[in-house]
Amino acid sequence: MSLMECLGPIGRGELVSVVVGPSGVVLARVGADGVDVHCWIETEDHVAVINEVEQRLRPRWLWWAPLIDVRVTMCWDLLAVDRLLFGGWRTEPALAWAKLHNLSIDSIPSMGQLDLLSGSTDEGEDLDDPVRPDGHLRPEWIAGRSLRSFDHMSKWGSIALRAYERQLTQLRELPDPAAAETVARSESLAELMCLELQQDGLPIDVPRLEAILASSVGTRPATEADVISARERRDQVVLAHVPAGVGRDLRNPAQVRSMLRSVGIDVSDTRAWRLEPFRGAHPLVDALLVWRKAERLSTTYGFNWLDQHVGADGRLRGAWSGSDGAAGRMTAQAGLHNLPGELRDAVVAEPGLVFVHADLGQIEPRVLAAVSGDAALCAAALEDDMYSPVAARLGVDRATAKLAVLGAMYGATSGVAGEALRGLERAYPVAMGFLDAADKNGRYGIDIRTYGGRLVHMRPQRAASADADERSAAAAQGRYARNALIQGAAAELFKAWAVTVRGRISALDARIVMCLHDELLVHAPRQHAEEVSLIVEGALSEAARRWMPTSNVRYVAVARVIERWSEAK
DNA sequence: TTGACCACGTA
DNA sequence: CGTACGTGGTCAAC
Repeated sequence: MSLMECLGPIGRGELVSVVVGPSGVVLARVGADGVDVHCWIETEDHVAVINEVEQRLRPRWLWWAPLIDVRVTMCWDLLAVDRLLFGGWRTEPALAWAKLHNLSIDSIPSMGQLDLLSGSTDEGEDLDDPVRPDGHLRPEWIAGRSLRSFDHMSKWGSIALRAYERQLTQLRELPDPAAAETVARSESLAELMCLELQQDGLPIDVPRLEAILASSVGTRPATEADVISARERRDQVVLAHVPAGVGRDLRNPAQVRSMLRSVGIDVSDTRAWRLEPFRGAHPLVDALLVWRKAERLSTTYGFNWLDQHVGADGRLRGAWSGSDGAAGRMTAQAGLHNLPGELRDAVVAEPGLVFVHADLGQIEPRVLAAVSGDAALCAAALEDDMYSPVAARLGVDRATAKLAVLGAMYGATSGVAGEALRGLERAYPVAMGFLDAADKNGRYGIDIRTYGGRLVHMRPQRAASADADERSAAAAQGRYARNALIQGAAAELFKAWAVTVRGRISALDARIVMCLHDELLVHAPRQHAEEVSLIVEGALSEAARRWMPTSNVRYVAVARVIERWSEAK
């Protein structure tokens, strides 16, 4: 029987659980009669099998974590959805399964434990069942050691189907089930996109990068001795301004502080923004600040970093995570997300290709309008620049209006915002009430969920206290909660946008090579630049409609065709 | 070796 | 008294 015959008639988007074992692939789905259908394919090239099924049936692929090298348009990532449902970042199949079945986390078995207890447990136990009598998944199944036969692979495929059903049930119990399911799907695809970002890397003009580094930290050192002498030379420029008798270690903040004190500058810490006003006071300050910049470049983004993370093919690669941290933003390692602006000049499209760049304009206030459902703020969000109508409404200038809105979202208590903040309360009571409710939850240590259902854990707080430290800790948790709902919802919308773009540009041989919170960089063949631009802009309203069908908030992204990242903005 | 803190880059 | 993240430095505690 052929694979397609075995799978039978399935609708586009129907769930197909995929298990890859040493001798082939098993695909499993729930049949019309509710009984699982399993298809066994003996192959050494599971990627080819999956791609063929993708071509012909376009299912929603179900897996615990994305498979490498497959190009699919829909998936359900059990671990990504686990992070959505239960919050946090660290997870694994055993944990996800336990949480879905209300099993105690502490009773999760480990491989070691298995050996220890083997004498007493194999009696009456069916090791061919991936689920233990106590309900937990067997560790050796999770590790893949039990996938040697098609029969076992089928059982494992069915386990994923059961986990999916549980997750769906729990998502549908959330306040906004439709939003949660939509977000679960885009978060799943985002995990796959992360794998692709990691594999593809960011195109770098290596000679240009080396030139930028050299202009700041000197030419590439040939030996370890060169490294040391160059370092000492850089240090000496600063130390020339330091009187004898005080500490001379520029990398030790305490000693730097005493150096500054020795020339009559007393500061509580030595951060750049604090030293900035003293630039004119003594030449040491300027020398130190220049040194800091070069030191940062040479330590974090120096030649070592280049050699370690930029491949022979001129691609900068780092690990990506689809929903790290509190609110579910994407993160990336190898400095991809905090590349200094000056180095972005070396991020250059390859010959025959260009970058299509776009970012989400004023995404946070727009998302606030959407998730709070404040009609007046939603109306303001119809404008290209939503701070203008807000300013008019409050009777203040645009800059003040912007500060007030941002201050409300981030929980700022000081600064210009005072009077304007009270204006906001009157003009946009629903949005402000939404933020205030989040703030209260944070203060009391009550866990919250983003619009799309992501659980954000709060640190438990003690009851109202007069202690200054505890009160400020509670206030910090309030700000954290406020921000998490906005940042988290914005991250959901961003990912929905990104994966929509991903799906629609692949036919044009274009790839997303950078995601930066509200910013998208697509590497595209030059002849498709215009079409990709239209897709990038069009995908935003499409994604926003899917994310929140009832909202009339306008989201803004203008795509620009550029050669290097530094041309953005 | 590990974790705290500082410092600083990005959004 | 705005939030988040990753990175690399020093230091103190192990």
